[in-house]
Amino acid sequence: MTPTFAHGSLRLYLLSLLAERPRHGYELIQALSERFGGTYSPSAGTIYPRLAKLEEEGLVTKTAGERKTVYEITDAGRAELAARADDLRDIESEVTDSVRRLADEVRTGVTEAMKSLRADLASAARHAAPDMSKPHQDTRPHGDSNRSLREADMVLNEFRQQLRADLRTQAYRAQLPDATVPELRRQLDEVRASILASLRP
Amino acid sequence: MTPTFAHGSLRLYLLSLLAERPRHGYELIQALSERFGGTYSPSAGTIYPRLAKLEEEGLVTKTAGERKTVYEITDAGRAELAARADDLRDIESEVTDSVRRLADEVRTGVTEAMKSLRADLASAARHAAPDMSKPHQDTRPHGDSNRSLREADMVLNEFRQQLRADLRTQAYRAQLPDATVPELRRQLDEVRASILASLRP
DNA sequence: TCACTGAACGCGATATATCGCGAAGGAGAA
DNA sequence: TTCTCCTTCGCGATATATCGCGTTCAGTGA
Repeated sequence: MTPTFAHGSLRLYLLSLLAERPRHGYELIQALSERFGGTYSPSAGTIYPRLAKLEEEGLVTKTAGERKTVYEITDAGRAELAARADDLRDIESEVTDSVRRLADEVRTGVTEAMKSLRADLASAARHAAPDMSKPHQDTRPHGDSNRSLREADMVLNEFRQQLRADLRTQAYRAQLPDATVPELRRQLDEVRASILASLRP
Repeated sequence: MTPTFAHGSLRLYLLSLLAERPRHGYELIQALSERFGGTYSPSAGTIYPRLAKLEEEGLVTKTAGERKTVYEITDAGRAELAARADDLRDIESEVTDSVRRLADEVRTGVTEAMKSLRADLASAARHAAPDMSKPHQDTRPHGDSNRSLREADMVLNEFRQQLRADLRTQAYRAQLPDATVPELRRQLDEVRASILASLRP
């Protein structure tokens, strides 16, 4: 798997986050996840070794509390940050670029999904109910299960259409990684297992 | 969310796992996940407080190592296990039942998906290629992107068909929980974000 | 100059522990 | 008996830290 951060980039980015204000490890994980719009969440195994290294280098200080360990940037750390301001600028623009690209694709996908959803609804209306002004009274007492099923169908369709569009957009620009399809399969298997598990009586 | 284990069931089940052999916390998490066929993975926040409580009650002993903390059942623990053997039997049969039900649904889903997949393929063959014996030589050099896209489409369709079938099966037996559709939406959003993120250049 | 190599790096998996919320259960009052 | 309050419980979120795999990079020796 291609790492999100190139060699040494995370180190610098963490330093820049600590330059804003002192933070503890978990806070840094959340800050990073936030800046990536939730699409990248560095694991603890990424953050804590890097923080330990930065402390070893004297660029941050560690103040261990009862439950939280606060990391603070030192003057040496600020000097390092100033010396490599150009690198940091590159990293930051890469981050914002990737987030913007993602946002673009999401927006496109949503628009297309809206179109297909409207088309679906129109089609359903044509097939099912000649007159929508008077809601159809169902005689069988089966609660709202049908509504849930219809909603689930819509969600599934929406997702399928969106991801199809996403993948086609991506494939137009560059070759799809070999890992994408197996990964997609794996994740969908998980979702299915999870939903099924939540239905267990 | 309905808990997987009822009040006090996890406590007894942990004790029964420790009766087999001493284990450390993470090992118990993995053991539980394994017995549930991967559909339920108790979080650390579930296991460790329970183990601490069991130790407090004197039913297990804790031996802290450098990186692992081994828990061992005591005689009092074995006595408790013997005293509540009936409860344990109930819990165990519930677990195996739920796993079997899940396996049934998965099997059914897979069968149905295979059917629809074969139908899709047959349909595609009818529409696209009158002669499949000689593979079609594409003149444009676009690598295998089309293959990946087709595979992704299949995976998506398969998933959609399976889950539709699952939900209909469930809705036939009982009302779908209100949380199912929002939860499905949430999980699919996550999958999409994750796949998109993996495509980021 | 370039191939080799060991150190550094990113990161998921492993490992432990607490906090706080919402639900379930039990004890005691009304 | 039933209602109420307090405790316990399951569990996701919060919090920290190490290990090992695969990759990258910088130094060095041919």
